[in-house]
Amino acid sequence: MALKLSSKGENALRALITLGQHQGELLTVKEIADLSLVTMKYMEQIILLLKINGYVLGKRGANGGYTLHLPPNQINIGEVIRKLEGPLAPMGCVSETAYEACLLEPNCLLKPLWKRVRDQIAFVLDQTTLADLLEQKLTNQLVNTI
Amino acid sequence: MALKLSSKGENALRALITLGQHQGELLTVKEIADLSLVTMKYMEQIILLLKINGYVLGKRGANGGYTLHLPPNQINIGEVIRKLEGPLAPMGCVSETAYEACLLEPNCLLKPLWKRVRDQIAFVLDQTTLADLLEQKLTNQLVNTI
DNA sequence: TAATATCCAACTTGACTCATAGGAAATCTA
DNA sequence: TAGATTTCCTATGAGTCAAGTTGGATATTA
Repeated sequence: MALKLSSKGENALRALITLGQHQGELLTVKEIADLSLVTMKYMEQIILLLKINGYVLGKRGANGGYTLHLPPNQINIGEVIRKLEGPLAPMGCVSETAYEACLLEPNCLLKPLWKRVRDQIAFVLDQTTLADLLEQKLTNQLVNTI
Repeated sequence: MALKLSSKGENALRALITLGQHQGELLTVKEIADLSLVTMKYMEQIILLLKINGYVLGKRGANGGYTLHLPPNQINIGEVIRKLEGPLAPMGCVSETAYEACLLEPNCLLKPLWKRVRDQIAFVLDQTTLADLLEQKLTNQLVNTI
């Protein structure tokens, strides 16, 4: 896949969705992992990243678990992916959050293309919150085509 | 980078651009490689892929080289990337050209999001031809935001 | 026939994803 | 207080893949 998203980002979003579907409850890593069909230990690592980045709260000990640290409408999907996987841009030269210079940039005929791709990806992901996913707001929404 | 494009795809497009800027001429791999700042041998592999996929023609021997096999307005960027790097979708479950089933698909709240991302990427790339890049049609075009 | 350049295949290297593993620290219940 | 539970933290390994290297065969030209 040319522009594949890794399983880390995908499973992080799955974990957030699961927690969002059980607000007010504490869910164990095992429960979250089972719903995403990944091992507990792997999901644990991912959830720890979510914790470090302020998206979830952990409670230790028996009857412990995880819960969302923010309301779903304040969890931005683009931001989550950037925090876990880095910039959304397909190339460093068009990244807004992690620009990288390129020797070919001055006369580059590709840059405008990558810029458009970046803008479209960022638009979709930055516009979406966890609440939108939980409410299935996107399902029947028309995709725009200029 | 979460959705990075590989250097293979990028350099393939650079090669096509260079050939498009010198239509009617035969350019050697060395000439093309130098303009993209990659080694000749690496660019050679990439150009061979372009040849296998019908985008360029090679002429062997002294004074040989490569030339475009199609007019630039018939070279679709989305198709080039798919041929060299695979489907444009960020996940197999939303690929139009290489769908992959997923056990979580039935109730998946992420799929509509990936679908939108795929559609936006595909729209930009499938709409663009090599001629558009050469004519710099994208440079000042407004990016749409629903 | 010598030089040039494509054509083709095999291999190496390094980075990164996807885990696996082990154990420390905190918390709850009996 | 003991034991079970669960988060927390770090290290390590396997596998994959992009990126680049290398060597040489084949065709063409002068």
